[in-house]
Amino acid sequence: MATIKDVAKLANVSTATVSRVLNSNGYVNEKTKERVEKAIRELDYLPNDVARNLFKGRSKMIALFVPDIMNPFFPELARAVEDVTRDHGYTFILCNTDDDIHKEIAYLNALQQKSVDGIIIVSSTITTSSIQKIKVPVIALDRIVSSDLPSITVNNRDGAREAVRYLQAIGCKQIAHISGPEEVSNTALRMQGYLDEVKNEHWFKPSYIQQGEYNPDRAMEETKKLLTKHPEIDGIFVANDLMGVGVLKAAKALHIKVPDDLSVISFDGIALGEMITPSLTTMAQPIYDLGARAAEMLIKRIKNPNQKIINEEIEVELIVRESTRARS
Amino acid sequence: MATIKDVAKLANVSTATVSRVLNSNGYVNEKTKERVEKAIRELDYLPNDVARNLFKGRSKMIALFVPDIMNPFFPELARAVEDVTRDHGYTFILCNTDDDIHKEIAYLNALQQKSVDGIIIVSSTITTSSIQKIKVPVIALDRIVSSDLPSITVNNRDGAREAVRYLQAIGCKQIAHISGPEEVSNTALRMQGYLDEVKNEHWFKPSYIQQGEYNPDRAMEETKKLLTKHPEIDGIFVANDLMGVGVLKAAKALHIKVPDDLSVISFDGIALGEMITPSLTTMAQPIYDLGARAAEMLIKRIKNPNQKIINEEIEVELIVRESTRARS
DNA sequence: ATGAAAGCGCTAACAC
DNA sequence: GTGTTAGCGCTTTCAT
Repeated sequence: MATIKDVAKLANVSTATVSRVLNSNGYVNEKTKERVEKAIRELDYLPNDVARNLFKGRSKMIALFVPDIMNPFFPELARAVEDVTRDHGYTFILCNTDDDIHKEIAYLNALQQKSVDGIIIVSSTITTSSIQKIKVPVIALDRIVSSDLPSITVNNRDGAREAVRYLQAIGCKQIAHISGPEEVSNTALRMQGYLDEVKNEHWFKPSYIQQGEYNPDRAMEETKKLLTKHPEIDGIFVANDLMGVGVLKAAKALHIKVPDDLSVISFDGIALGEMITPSLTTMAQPIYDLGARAAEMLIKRIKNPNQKIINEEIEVELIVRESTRARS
Repeated sequence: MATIKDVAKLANVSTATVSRVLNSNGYVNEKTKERVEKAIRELDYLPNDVARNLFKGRSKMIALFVPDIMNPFFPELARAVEDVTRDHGYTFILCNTDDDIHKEIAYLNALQQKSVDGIIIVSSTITTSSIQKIKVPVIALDRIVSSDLPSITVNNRDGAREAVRYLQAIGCKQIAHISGPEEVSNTALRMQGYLDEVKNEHWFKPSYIQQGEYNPDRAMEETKKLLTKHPEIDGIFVANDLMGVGVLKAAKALHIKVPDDLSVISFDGIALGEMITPSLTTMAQPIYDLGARAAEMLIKRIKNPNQKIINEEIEVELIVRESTRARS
């Protein structure tokens, strides 16, 4: 690996001059500039970023924390963040946290030691104090960590209300909810939205809510329990698409026809939802946009850390597919 | 951020001594060691990795190139690589290349400038020469780039043969193939395996092979063409699961019942395959293991670059699900 | 057992 | 316009 010294020697200039043409700042004669560029080409010289970063105290790297990249919601988010940050010259570090606070803290330390310039976090477990210890900009994505952390989310509660109203509009009379883990802010909000719409209905019973986890299997189990106990249910609002897959499976196992006997709507809008049969009606988040916005916001904060904290909410959109149908 | 100097001052020793206790090498008195450790704790000191790396010429970072993390095959691979490398103290960089040689080269340069310690590559476009320019260890994963690059793959050809033989065993008489892009080595091998089994059958016609791309939509189109032209087809071997989704959709659109009228088997074993209806019979790759093995191999090469080049092949496994059934 | 000092490769004052 | 030099934070000879 050639160094700046080699280039300087070959071009018969000082390293300062080479540095000047490298960063195109300061005056440098056109002739000598050409000599330096020639030397750079001949030596296949690339500046050593580690040395640069040591001097500058930054690294041109950003990191994304997700619970688990294998959850199909996250790859699109990750892709968006990578695209945007790469376009701005950043290198993209991916961290799977499993929503484990110890892993998160370990990552935070490791990244700080590497002078990472900023972090985007999808987390339900991390605490504000551990974030404040490191002094790089952090953005919360998809889930709210604390109101004094800038964030990008969707209007989960309103979206949930809209989903439930949609089921009502197509004629569902008894609407249940398969909820997500309660410690996750966004699914908690989705349950709130569900309750907003149904808690005063004469038919509503607390047992119309079954709590699941972010996987189809658990959702299937809970749905089986629900539908066995409450065969009158004709509509289900599910906390997310992945769980929606389990709800569909449960209905199939119980020989309940979707959408004929039961309408199912979920939340997220992941690609999986249109691949399965029946395809899932859903309140779709603009997933890529969420990631892209978070990345843009982060980069802005890296350039100017004294921006005011904003909690940006993006709209969800109803996508009607095969799992819902108007009842007669 | 406290530096090693601050620690040294507080502990009344030189920076050399602090460094010694940090790296636990060289002699250092038990008493002074305790003083230093106390100072470290009091200052919340964490060594600056950038400075360390500048000195050592390495970075404790590894990178993974994938075409697109949104393709559901890759998140599991990425997860495995991240898990294994993190356990060894490495930071994980993810690069989406879109199988674009220019992006790949840009990444290669950027990573080299950051002194990345090693790279795992899933690529159909990259050339050996561009890899050899950078002198860090590189492992090819999932697809063979060149025989002088260490690699981890599955036995695609044998797996494909086994898939076709399985269709024959359950009584399929005319078996077609929806193939992947021809420039991708592994799907080319799968087509070879298909041909190995059927090219001498009296019923075989070259038009039983339709070439698709790595997405359900294109596979659906191709399958519609195929089944319209050749209604006698009663078995299809599909190059991968994602395309298998499209094949199932095509069959549904044409009112062809799977598995009653048509058996479908694909390749990969991604989670999606068991979520859809009918669930996909497939030749499953041990995806996580592939990634983990590649990561282990890479780390070994980082520690000792003079290992002999091996091309490791891992076995695939038939998983029978709902999309295939014995014909009567 | 510990310290002084050089140097990893680069950038930015500061001179001239 | 260009060169000299200090220094980013760390590790490692080389002395003592």
